[in-house]
Amino acid sequence: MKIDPNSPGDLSAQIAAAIRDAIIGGDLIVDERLPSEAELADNFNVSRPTVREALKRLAAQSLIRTQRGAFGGAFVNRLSYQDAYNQHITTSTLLLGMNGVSFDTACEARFALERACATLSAERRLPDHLATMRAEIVRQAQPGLSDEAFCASDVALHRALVDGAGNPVMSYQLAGAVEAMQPLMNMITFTARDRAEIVRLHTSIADAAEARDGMAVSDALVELEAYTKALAQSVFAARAQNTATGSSAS
Amino acid sequence: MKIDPNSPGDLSAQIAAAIRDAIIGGDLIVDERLPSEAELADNFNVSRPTVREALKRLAAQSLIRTQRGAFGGAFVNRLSYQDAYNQHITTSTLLLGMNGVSFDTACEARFALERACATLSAERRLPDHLATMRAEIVRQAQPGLSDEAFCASDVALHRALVDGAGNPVMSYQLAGAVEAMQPLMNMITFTARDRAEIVRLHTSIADAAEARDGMAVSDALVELEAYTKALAQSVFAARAQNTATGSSAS
DNA sequence: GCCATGATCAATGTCAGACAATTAAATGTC
DNA sequence: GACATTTAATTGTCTGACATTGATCATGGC
Repeated sequence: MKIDPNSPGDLSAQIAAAIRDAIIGGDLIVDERLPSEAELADNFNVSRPTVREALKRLAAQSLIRTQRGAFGGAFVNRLSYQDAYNQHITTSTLLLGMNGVSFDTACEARFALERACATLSAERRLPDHLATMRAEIVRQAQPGLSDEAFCASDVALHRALVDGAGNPVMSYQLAGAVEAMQPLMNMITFTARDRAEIVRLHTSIADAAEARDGMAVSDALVELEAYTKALAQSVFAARAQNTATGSSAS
Repeated sequence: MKIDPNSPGDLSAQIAAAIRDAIIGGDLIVDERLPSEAELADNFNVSRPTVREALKRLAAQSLIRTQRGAFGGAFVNRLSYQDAYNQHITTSTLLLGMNGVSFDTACEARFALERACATLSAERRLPDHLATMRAEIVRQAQPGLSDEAFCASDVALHRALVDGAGNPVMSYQLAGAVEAMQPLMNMITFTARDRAEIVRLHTSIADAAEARDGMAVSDALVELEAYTKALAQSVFAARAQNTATGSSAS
């Protein structure tokens, strides 16, 4: 792990890769302390700032944490679910936002994956999950709610559904699909009629979850997917119309 | 975006967060050039090494790329699917490897999500995807194959199935579930009999995909999930037995 | 004897200035 | 006009220093 030739990329990138491989490969175990920056600099034959840049790269991926003071240093980090969530959501949001992914593609993936949780969630959901869904539905029915708040509540409801499956790995994976949709959903302005329909479908989902009827949850999700896609299409069509009109007028 | 109080964490972390928010919030668009390190240092009233640490954090998340030379600098990166894949896989692998996630939990999540692709993949898979599956099945039937190679081939087959859905967002999301299982699968030593059974189930999947029968793909995945879980359980039980015997003998 | 207080020290966090390496553009030359 | 050279801007790296933090340990008072 101490090797470090001078051929390809930046030194700090090479060092970061070497340490990352050691962590992933199990050579460095959780909570183990890395050598001090000075020692690493010596081992790799580079300066301390270079080592520091490498460590910051790893810290950015939550692979290590650093602690100041005597007997401080860099420690291999136990990746918490929360850290993993956040990274996954950040990456997914960027991927959807910057790569010209069509709304339909993202939507299809999101609902397909969410339906994968439907059966399990209907089976295992706790009273808490159901209560959260009901509460969010009530919130969504409030008249004065902003579009952003409506979308945030939408995400919270679906998260409760996913968490209901009682499988944290699945919750983690779904976070990227469900939460990363929020910016795309925010682009849609919801009329009162749209909201009523969405609330109706959400209620179907909650009812089905309460009845522990996985198929009904799945069916409601299919309906919601279709409605969401149709809604987005009409909004985008209207927007394109406006843009065209605006440009022709100028 | 230029604000930077001295209250909470490290300066480099704050600066990285500020720039990251600017990117995610759309204030910095793809391929836009950030100010030079010297300018950033000046704007944030910090030294250049501190700015560099912040930039390296962002580079580690593929949010920016840097280019040397005149008119080089840091540019907002368009997150490629490949970069997103890799990050997702790294994070997922660590999450599964370091958090005491039970094999059953990971397995359940993985197959539940994969079944979400089954219908779409059966519908849309191209000849290429089918050919890849068939080729991997042939490889898996070779007698001399190492366990690692067998698992890698297993992953390749499932990736082909997932990619067959023709939805890159879904492929990205599934990458974390499917590929991150590989280290866990590697912990299982496959007997010749196990391999034959797995190959049989893989063949069922490929046959169903060829017939464009989504339900059959899904059913085969259910069977494969059950078999994988049983296999893991027996392997872990045998290992526990050995450990107990070994410790009592010492 | 025990606890509180301060000293110590090792480590990270930050700074300043310098030089090397690289690369695109501007300039010069044929 | 095409090609070689210079130039300037920028990142990559190094050196050395100081500030800050926080656990440990010695000191002193009770």
